[in-house]
Amino acid sequence: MRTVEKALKLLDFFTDKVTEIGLSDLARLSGIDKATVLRMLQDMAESGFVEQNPENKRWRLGAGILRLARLREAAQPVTRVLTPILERLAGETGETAHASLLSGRDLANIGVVEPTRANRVYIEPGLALPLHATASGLAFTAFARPEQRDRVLGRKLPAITGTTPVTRDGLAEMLTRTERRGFAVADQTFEAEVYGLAVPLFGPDGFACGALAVATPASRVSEPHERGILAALAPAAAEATLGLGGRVPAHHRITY
Amino acid sequence: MRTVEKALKLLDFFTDKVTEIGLSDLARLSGIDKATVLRMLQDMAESGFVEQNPENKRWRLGAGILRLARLREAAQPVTRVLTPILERLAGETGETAHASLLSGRDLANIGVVEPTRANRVYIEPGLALPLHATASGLAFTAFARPEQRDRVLGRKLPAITGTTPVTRDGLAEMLTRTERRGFAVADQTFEAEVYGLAVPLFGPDGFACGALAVATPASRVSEPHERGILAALAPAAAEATLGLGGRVPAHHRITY
DNA sequence: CCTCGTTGGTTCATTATTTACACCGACGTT
DNA sequence: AACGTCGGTGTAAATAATGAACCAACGAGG
Repeated sequence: MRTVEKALKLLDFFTDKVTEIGLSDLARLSGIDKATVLRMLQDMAESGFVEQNPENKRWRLGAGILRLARLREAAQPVTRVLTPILERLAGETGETAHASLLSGRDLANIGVVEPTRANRVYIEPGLALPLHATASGLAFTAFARPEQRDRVLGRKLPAITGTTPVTRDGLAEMLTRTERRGFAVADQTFEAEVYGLAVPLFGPDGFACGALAVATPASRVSEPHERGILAALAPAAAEATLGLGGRVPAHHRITY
Repeated sequence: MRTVEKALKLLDFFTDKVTEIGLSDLARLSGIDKATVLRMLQDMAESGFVEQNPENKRWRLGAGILRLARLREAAQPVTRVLTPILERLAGETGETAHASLLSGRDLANIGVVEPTRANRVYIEPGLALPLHATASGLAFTAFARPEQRDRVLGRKLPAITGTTPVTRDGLAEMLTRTERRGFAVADQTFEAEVYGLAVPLFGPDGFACGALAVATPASRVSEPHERGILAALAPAAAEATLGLGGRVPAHHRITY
């Protein structure tokens, strides 16, 4: 395995719950030798990707990440563009709205806005969304560059819930349906009780670069509710694509 | 050299001006072989740290950084805490206010707010501030853990402008003065025409973890102006330290 | 007070990974 | 048509990563 890749994978063990990890724990979690993990952490600390809590010696994500994020945001202000759109979307639909962009082999959740109602879907900040098991992933993949789509179809498709597509054909079928109607549906394919609707965000080349999605408790799903969500989602995605400097391809139509 | 470190150093060639870099350029800039750079970039792309523009094959910072930044922000909401403080500070002083945290061997600029007046200091988003050559760096180092301070004193001190401290003794002298009066001054030590005033931000252990600073055009410096800036800076830093979950040590006093 | 099981961290010989050179086809200019 | 660039590939050589054993320090339990 490549060392750089392994080192960066260590960062994936930090979640919104687990914000600090000790050396031994991280070695156990990753299956890599303690000495190796330590050296990787020290290397990454040099660049500010991680830092060590001097009190308990445990490691956490570093401030250098914020620096790079600001740099990227200065080059391409996605958060600034997407946040107001997500807020309106959450307000109009009364459901949790989130946006994600391709990041490595998954979609990276880069913005969430929750509605005010009590019964709502919670989505971890910074969650990685698998391409085959989420509405966002399907919406993205169906409209991504052909190479990307083929790559996803060629992967192992782990079952996350009972309804996650696990065969190549099953996924292909879902993708063509998504392509036809212009949006994606995920009925508890990633998390039980959660129903997702998503539409692609397009890059300058007319291929998908991410997705805009609304997640609702499965118990609240109904045709009128779904229609209402799509009615809000469609213009929001068009605006977001435009704001990101992308271009919606001519053939893209959202039809329920 | 460690591979991981070299790979991550590649990211430092991206600035707010240079947002995309081609393979050959990056190899030249870093002095690393083209083939090696390519493999490192591909490894980092796997985790979403960089991504390749499919149109021109050039590389840029990836969306995975935003994901990690959100994760860190969820664990410790520094940006949310600091932004309103910076805004007030910029408003009160009429000068550019910025905050930075330790990231690897430098301070990482993680927030800037500019005043409305025309003649103001511009600070690049995501800039890395050298510890020995900026007001923020001095304020941080003077109140950092002793090991940290010694490490900085033991470094090579590159001259960035004519007034940058370059000898161990010169820097030590500046640090003791900073420690005595509670704030740091940098008269064009990093950039010509820019005068900086900075105070430390403290972590939970009572040692500095970053700095809060105001930068003003050198032409506008005067004693009353400086006193005014410090009068705004002191309470702002106290509030910021508190907001970040830190603790101001008892002995810290700001005395002009 | 001692043992036991942790922890974070260090060492060093072995080896597997990274490295750099030469090379490739494609594109743009001259 | 020749040249210079580009991004990317394959190879053999060598460097850098690896992991087992080992430390000292700490805390819990008896």
